[in-house]
Amino acid sequence: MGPDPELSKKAKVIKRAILIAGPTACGKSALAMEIAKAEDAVIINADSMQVYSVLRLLTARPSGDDLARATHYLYGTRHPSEHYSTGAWLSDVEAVLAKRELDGRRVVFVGGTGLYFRALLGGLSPMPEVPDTVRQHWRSRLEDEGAEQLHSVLQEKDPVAAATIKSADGQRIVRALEVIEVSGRSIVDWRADPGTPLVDPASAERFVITAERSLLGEAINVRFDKMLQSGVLDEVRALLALDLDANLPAMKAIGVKELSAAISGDIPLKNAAILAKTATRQYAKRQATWFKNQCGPEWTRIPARR
RNA sequence: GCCCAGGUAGCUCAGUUGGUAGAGCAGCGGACUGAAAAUCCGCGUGUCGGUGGUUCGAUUCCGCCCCUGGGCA
Repeated sequence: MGPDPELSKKAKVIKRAILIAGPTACGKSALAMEIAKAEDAVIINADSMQVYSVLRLLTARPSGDDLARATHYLYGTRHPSEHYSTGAWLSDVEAVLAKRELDGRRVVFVGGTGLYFRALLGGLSPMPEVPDTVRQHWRSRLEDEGAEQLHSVLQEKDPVAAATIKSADGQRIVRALEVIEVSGRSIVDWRADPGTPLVDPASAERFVITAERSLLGEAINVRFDKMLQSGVLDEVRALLALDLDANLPAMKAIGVKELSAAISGDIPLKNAAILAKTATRQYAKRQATWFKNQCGPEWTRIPARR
């Protein structure tokens, strides 16, 4: 689950890391490849969905060619049946950074998950381990009783946290409930402790790729059509064959729901494609909002090429 | 050519017993500490097809015209 707090304290902090963030389909990976070649750097994935195996095409993971041309880490390394998380990713990063083969080489982090970059730079406070049983308990209660009801439960157990979370935000309510149950301490208090950065903020070079929305939308459409031509449907069939819980993160990858509906014949493929493209555009908007407002002036904005 | 049903937001539609209109979706903006491709919040002026008439007042009633479906010829 979460990273071992003891381990984190001993972790080495990487100097002169290069961070590349940006919305989906903006050309991040290509830029990372260029830099990796020029600097003989290694690339580490900072995208929450590209970590999963099976979904290579759907998550636009680097191709086999790209993987061969530069050293990549944390792409496709987790099975979709796993309940991955930001904390787990941070532990994985820590393990990668400890590898001897990285000595003396610069590290490039690329991805679209803003929270992962925040965590890298020390924005993820240490938190208690939450056993699966506890997690499942609250999640199923969320499904059965709804967010409003659980919010009033949280109101009783942890009024401070309840005040900071909207009563409809089931996911955050459940998280706060887990933490207070397991530790007897409010998640708000846990957050008061700063996290440990894995990347030295002072020497890190940070880049955000920006792109006009209309152009990004066009790139998204084109890319999705290419995915279809390359056989994403088979990929989604393979995922469905695993018969996983629909609540697993990998099952929430954009396109899984839409293409599944097409595969089962509920909607025409044409419509599924439109829905998936729309969902991707909405996702790109959320990413853009994060990068625009959560990334301060330490981040250099670079307009997308093409 | 005749008959019927429609023409209202980008789309699908609701509605106004006459006082110039509102939902869903899309779109736009925002939040974000172990599910983050997640989760959540906020934002609705549009010649109510056109034109004449009735009326203090028409998107609403009436006439004519245009357009789209369907039916009959």
